[in-house]
Amino acid sequence: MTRERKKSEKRAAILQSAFDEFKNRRFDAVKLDDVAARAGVGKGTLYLYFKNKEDLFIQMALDGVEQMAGRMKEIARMDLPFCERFFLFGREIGAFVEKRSVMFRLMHQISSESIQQEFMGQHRLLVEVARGLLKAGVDEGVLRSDVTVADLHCLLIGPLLFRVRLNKFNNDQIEVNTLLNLFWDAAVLKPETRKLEL
Amino acid sequence: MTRERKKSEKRAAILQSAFDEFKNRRFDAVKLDDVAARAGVGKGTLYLYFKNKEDLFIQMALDGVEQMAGRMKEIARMDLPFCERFFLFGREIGAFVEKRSVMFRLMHQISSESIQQEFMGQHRLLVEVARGLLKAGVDEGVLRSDVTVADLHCLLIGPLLFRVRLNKFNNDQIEVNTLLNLFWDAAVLKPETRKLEL
Amino acid sequence: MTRERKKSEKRAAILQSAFDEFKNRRFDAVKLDDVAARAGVGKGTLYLYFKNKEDLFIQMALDGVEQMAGRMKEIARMDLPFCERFFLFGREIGAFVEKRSVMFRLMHQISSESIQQEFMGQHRLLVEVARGLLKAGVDEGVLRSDVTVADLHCLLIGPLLFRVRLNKFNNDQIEVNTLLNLFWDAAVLKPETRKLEL
Amino acid sequence: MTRERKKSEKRAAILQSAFDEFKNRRFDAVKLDDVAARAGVGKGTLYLYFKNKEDLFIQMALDGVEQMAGRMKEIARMDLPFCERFFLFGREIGAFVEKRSVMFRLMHQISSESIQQEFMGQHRLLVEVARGLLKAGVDEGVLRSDVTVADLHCLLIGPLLFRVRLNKFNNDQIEVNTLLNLFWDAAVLKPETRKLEL
DNA sequence: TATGAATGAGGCTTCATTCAT
DNA sequence: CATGAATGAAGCCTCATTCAT
Repeated sequence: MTRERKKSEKRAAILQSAFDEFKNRRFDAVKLDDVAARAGVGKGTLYLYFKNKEDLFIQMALDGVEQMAGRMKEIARMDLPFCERFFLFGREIGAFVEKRSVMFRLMHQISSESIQQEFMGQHRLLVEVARGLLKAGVDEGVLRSDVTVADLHCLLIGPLLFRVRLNKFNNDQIEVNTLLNLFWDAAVLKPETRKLEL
Repeated sequence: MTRERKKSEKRAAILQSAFDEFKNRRFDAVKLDDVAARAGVGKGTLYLYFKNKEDLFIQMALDGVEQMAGRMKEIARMDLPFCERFFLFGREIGAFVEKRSVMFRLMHQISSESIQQEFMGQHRLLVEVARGLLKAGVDEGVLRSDVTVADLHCLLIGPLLFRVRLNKFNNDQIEVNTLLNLFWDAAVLKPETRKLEL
Repeated sequence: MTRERKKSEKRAAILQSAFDEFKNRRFDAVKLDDVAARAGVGKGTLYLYFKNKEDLFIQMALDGVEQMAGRMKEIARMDLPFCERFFLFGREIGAFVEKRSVMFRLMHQISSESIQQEFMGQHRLLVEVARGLLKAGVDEGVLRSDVTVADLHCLLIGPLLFRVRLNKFNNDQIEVNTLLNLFWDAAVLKPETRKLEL
Repeated sequence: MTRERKKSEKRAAILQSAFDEFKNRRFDAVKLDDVAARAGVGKGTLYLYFKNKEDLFIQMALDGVEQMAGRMKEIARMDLPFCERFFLFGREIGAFVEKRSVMFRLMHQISSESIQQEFMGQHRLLVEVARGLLKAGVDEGVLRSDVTVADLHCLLIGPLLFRVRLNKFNNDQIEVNTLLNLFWDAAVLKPETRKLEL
């Protein structure tokens, strides 16, 4: 137990430190020496948990995606009016994207073909879940159906992603809720449904 | 003149080949050997036109941004109803973003602080121009004013950027025009103004 | 006693597995991980029996040399006509060399000076014994004395060693007995003494 | 010309320095840093001429083998009595083996399967040439035919190889000529043919 | 101006060795 | 005694950069 526990904790520590190092740096600007030092382990230890630098990078980038997808699925299945499910969902994903925007940047930066595939699989998972919710909105007659679900999805997630960048680099202070409301205005059939001041 | 001309052409060739190499690769995965070979010049020649790898990278990423900004400013200044200026503008920027999405990814990948600044300057330029147009829309009473211009901007550009990724990695076929229309629905005060079937 | 026994067996198991690993590999291509795994012990256990990798290597290479030397001395001392002693001896050494050709290859691959010495000591032991026999042959007037014992020794052992390589890499099928007979023809004074069909 | 010349010379310099480094050391005990330093070139330069450490090692080990084989073939074809061709040949090969005994040790130390093959090809070349000469001796009725050519070959080369080791590690002073004469006594049909005091 | 052979700093990775359990 | 997780020294190799031609 202690054994398993420690092992799992060490892995998490490495992932965290990798996250901190990769967050604002290029892949090649991150030194595994630093990752190890920050995690408080020896350099060689990294290789007990990860095949190599790229593997560590990927594991880090995908860390938490599945839990996230799970939580999002739960929300989508909740017994609530669509409007509420949507805003719950939106805030959840907005927060996730803020914390793990790395993942979205990194899709473009993978060399190995096979890993590329794994990566895209995870990404598609998230896309699927989000589109599932939107599809429900359409089916329930809340969201418009003159555009595709893909269009709506793009309109929803795009701003949430871009927001992170603007807030970071442009010192803007764009709120998730504002974006969700704007999306709602564009996507919903009967505007009066809208509400949700926060 | 021929001298100037040749020089300029060679620079352009290098930038193009750099673009092709960087497009789908990590910074460190691109070898200057390959860039030079693809451009049909010797490796040393790169250093006659660019200070170093990062410089080449930046020049490439920013290549065309100023022209783009210029063109966009012109559109914004045109003597046309806001609606038309908007859609012209939107399609222009949609195309630009499609071709040069690199630039947007790369903001995060610069080591040198000073270059970071230069980069952000250019980015801000584009942001400014776009927000200028949107501000005009608000001032002219076409766009809603209950959210900030920054919010509207994020809602406009975010999907255009995300679209590129989805079309590429998810094999979606999201249209710029659809996104513009959706934006319009969310942002405009009197929906009946909207039109533009294309 | 059981204690002693077990210990000795484990040591033997390690030596055997080391032998199998080193047999066809470079020193640096052998991983102690593999040696331990093959021997069915933990990696740390190796260090209970051997000082370090090089020590294990040496012990393995020299393993059995002394017994061999002993057996050879016995043969040399037997109360038999020289001819018979020689062929017994030759076949014995031919078999030994076939099994432990490693040892002979390895002389060249030792870093530590002190270990080098130990190694050479063992080698010299074998040389001595062989030359002892040949000296007896000369003294008894069976072998020629117009060349040195060292020359004869070289003529005897060289082919036995080279044979192993040819059989292995060249797929030859050279017999120890043939080589012994050839040596005999070259080395003996009165050819009619020679016989030994097998 | 100067270009080609320089390149070829540099390669030779590297091979020589590699030879000196590998001569008395284990593969893993040789540092490419040292090879480069000894050759008076930069570390990276090694990689302009050789794929990697093992490649350098092989090229070095095989360096000169083909010339040697060529020279030996010439001797074998000379218009001389077999006896003279034999001793010429023997002395040539004795000297070669003395200088390049590395090659023979190294057969056992190659990891890559493909390189192993190349290596064995070269070795077989030498074996072939030597056996060609011995075959001629048999055909001309000078050498005995009651043993195979492979046996004779093993009897000839084995001692020449072993001699190098004994002289080096045992401080013996075994002469090539003595060994050749001994071989001759064993292999020739009419002993009176033998002569060659030197 | 253009080249590409040469360089060497620097980082990933391996694996012998240690030591807490 | 036995283990194997952890370590970090050490070296191969890459590739941006330089510079003689």
